[in-house]
Amino acid sequence: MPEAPEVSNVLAYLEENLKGAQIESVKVTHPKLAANESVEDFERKLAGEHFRKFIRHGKYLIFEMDDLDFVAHLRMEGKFLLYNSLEELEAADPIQDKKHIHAIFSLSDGRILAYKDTRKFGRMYLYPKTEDVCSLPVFDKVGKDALDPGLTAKELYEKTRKRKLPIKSILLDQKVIAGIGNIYADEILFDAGLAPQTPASHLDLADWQKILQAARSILADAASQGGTTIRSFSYGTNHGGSYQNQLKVHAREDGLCGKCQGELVRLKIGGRSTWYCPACQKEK
DNA sequence: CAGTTCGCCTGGGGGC
DNA sequence: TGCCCCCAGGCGAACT
Repeated sequence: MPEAPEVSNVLAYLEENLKGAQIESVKVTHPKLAANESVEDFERKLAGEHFRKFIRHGKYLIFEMDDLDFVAHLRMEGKFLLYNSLEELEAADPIQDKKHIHAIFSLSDGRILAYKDTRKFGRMYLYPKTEDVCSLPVFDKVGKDALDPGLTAKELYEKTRKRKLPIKSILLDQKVIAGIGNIYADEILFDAGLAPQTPASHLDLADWQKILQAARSILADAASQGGTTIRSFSYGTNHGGSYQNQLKVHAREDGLCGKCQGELVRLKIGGRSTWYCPACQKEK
């Protein structure tokens, strides 16, 4: 469930280790992974390409190659794993995990970049290289990134003033604001002091200013702490974040608000598990 | 157009 | 021990 902070960390790890590396060959074993073309074309197009630039947009990773924009979305459990050799990959992974590796990128220097995804939800897209990656078709339904300095509270307010869905659902709508998932949506609303079930249309400009400010500070904090590691999120080999220790409401085991120690409420909003503190968060 | 439901996937956990 | 069922969840497609 990598959200913007986790994607940032994955990208930083890959940039550190892959920048300038060349792909020699690709083998994809889960056809749906190549989302906008055949496996054959996907494998063929990437062969010989170098990793040049690493960009995040929302929860998407964008690798600018020589002639291609290579876009990946990890969805729930996608992971990029880097090995020094094929032998190391064979040795490192328990047999039961091997079946979850759906793509192997063999690099010209002998290293192996493996893509592992237990639930097979992740997707990868290839496009001819373009000036503005945000204009790629895959981003048609993705709005401005939460950390885009050009995003304003005013435009969020105007865009959502007639939306009746709970604000929690609106924060998960990537077309409205990109990069926020279930964990940070709860934390952002806690920080903004707003109850998650509040209809978006009940919010005023000041509420959106609080939300945007909260989003920026929480996402940046979380990213600087390596992201949140709950359940299986990790990247690289031994990496994991520590922001799970800072969570004020989301999935807290003690069931108590991280600020006032009051009882948290758990409910479903738009089918998603949601936690909030009725003492700290107001319904409007 | 806004909102709802379903399907995609699999491992893990609870009930029996 | 083993089987069944539910759950987690981002997102797109197909509805109302």
